[in-house]
Amino acid sequence: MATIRDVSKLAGVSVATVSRVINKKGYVSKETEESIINAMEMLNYTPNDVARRLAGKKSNTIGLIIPDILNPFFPEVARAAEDTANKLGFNLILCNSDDDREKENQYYEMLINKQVDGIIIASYTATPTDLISLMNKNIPVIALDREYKGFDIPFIKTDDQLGGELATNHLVECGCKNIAHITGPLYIDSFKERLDGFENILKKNDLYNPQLIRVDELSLVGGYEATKKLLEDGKEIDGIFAGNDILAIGCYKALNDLGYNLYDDIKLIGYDGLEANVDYLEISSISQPTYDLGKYAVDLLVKEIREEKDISKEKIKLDLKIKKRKSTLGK
Amino acid sequence: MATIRDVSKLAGVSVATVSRVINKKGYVSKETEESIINAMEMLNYTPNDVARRLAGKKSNTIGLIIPDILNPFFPEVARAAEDTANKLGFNLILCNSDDDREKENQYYEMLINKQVDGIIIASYTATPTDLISLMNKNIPVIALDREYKGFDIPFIKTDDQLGGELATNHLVECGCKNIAHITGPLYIDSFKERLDGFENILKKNDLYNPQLIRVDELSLVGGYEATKKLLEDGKEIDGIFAGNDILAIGCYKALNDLGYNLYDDIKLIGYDGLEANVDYLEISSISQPTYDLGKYAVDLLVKEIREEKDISKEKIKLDLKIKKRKSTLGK
DNA sequence: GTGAAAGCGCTAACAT
DNA sequence: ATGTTAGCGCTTTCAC
Repeated sequence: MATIRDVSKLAGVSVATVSRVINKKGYVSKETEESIINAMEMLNYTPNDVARRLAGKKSNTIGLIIPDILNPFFPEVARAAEDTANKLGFNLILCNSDDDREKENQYYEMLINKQVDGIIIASYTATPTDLISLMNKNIPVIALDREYKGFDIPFIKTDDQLGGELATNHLVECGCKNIAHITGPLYIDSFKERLDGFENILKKNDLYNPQLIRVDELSLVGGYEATKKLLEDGKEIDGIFAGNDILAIGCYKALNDLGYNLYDDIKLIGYDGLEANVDYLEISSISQPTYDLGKYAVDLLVKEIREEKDISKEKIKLDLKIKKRKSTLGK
Repeated sequence: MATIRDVSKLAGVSVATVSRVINKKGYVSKETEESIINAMEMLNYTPNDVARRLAGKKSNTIGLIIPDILNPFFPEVARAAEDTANKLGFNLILCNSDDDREKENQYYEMLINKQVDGIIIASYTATPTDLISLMNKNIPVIALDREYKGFDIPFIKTDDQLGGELATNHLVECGCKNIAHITGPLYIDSFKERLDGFENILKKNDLYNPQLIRVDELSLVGGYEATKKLLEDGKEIDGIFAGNDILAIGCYKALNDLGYNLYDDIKLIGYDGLEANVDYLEISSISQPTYDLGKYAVDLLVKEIREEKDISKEKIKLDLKIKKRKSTLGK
């Protein structure tokens, strides 16, 4: 691999001058610039990131921590983040923490050690202090899909409470009277907030019945079991709001197995809007701008890194859309 | 952040000695070692990877290139790879190439530039030469889920032709006489080989009918459309082998929509064994050891990096399992 | 056993 | 406008 020294020799200048053209910084005459660029091309030279970083420059790398790569929501976010990072000349290191705070902390260390310029964190388990101690080390941080209330941690997410309200309201408008909610662990803020929205609307409509709320494991099986239990208890139910699409699909399957007339006997709405997974089953859903979430997170972080903008006070909530399909509208 | 110099001062030794204990290399007395370790702990010292790498050591980082993070097969592989890498003290940089050779080449450059110690490549589009030129740069490479026939490129995959045979054979055994195959782009070797297996078995049983083979886009929609077209053509079909589970699910949906009696009129078997996505629909499938694929790829690569083993001739095919479910066994 | 010092490839004062 | 040089934090010869 060619070094900056090789280039400087070939171009007959000093390394400093070469460095100047690499970084487009400081004065250098048109001619020398050209001959340097020429030399770089001849040698097929690319500056060594490691050396660069050691010499105090940015590494043009950001880290993205996600809690669960098996949840299709996150690959979608990751893909968007990667696309965007690449477009901006950044590399992305993707870390899957398995929703394990220990592992997450290891990742912080390794990312710092790898000298990333900033970190995007989607975590259910991180505490505000975790992030703040990162920020104190002068490494820009942005929280994704989660808000740390009461702390000055920039975040980007959607309005989950509003989403819960939208979903529930739609079921009410479809004429449902006994509406159940199947959701994931409530330590995950998004689920808690969707639940809040659910309760708000039902109370407002005098339809609230806490018996019809079930928390289960965040998986197809969880959704399946929760639905089965609800219905086997003999509860009268004509609508279900599932806290996310994975749960909704489990739910769909349970309804099927129990002999319910899909799309009619019991209306169903999910949450996430992961097209591929829900569209083909025609399950209504609250659709999050998943791609945008990843995209804007990177955009913002890069702005902070490049010091084009102070994002420390940025608190962004993106819009939600409701996708009405057969599972609530009927066949 | 504490540096090696801080540690050496606190311990009252030279940086060289500290370096020796960091790398467990060269002689250093028990006592000084202890006092150094002590100092490191007091200062909460971790060696700086960037500096280390620049000074000529390994970076303890490997790159994983995958073609499509939205295909659930790859997140599963990625997760395994990451787990394993972490256990071995390595970091994983995950790159999603979107099945785009251009992007892939960019990733090679960036990974080299980031000084990764090795690369795992799952690509449909890479040419043997691409990988060989990487290997010539002295960076260990291992191909995942693809074999570069006629080249000495180590790989780890499953036996797709055998898988195709297993699947088809099962349908034959279930009494199917008119068996269709719905598959993805044949430039993807795995699909080509599964098709080969399919044809082998049918020819052997005198059931081969090339009319019943459909290639479509690798997506739910692709599977859906392919199935619809096959059946709307009025073809008599009593069994379908879908080249992967995503196609199988699209297929399932189409059968449903067209009013076929699932699990009975037409038997269906998929491929991949992505539990979550196929299990709940009770679709039979050829199950690949997805996790192991990622795990062993990293294991092997790390062995090569640590020079514990020469893997250049490693060509590994992992075992497949058939999962028989209601979609072929009947209700 | 331990230390001094050169060097990995690059950046950024400071000179010129 | 360009060159000289001192680091960045670490590893590694080569002395002692």
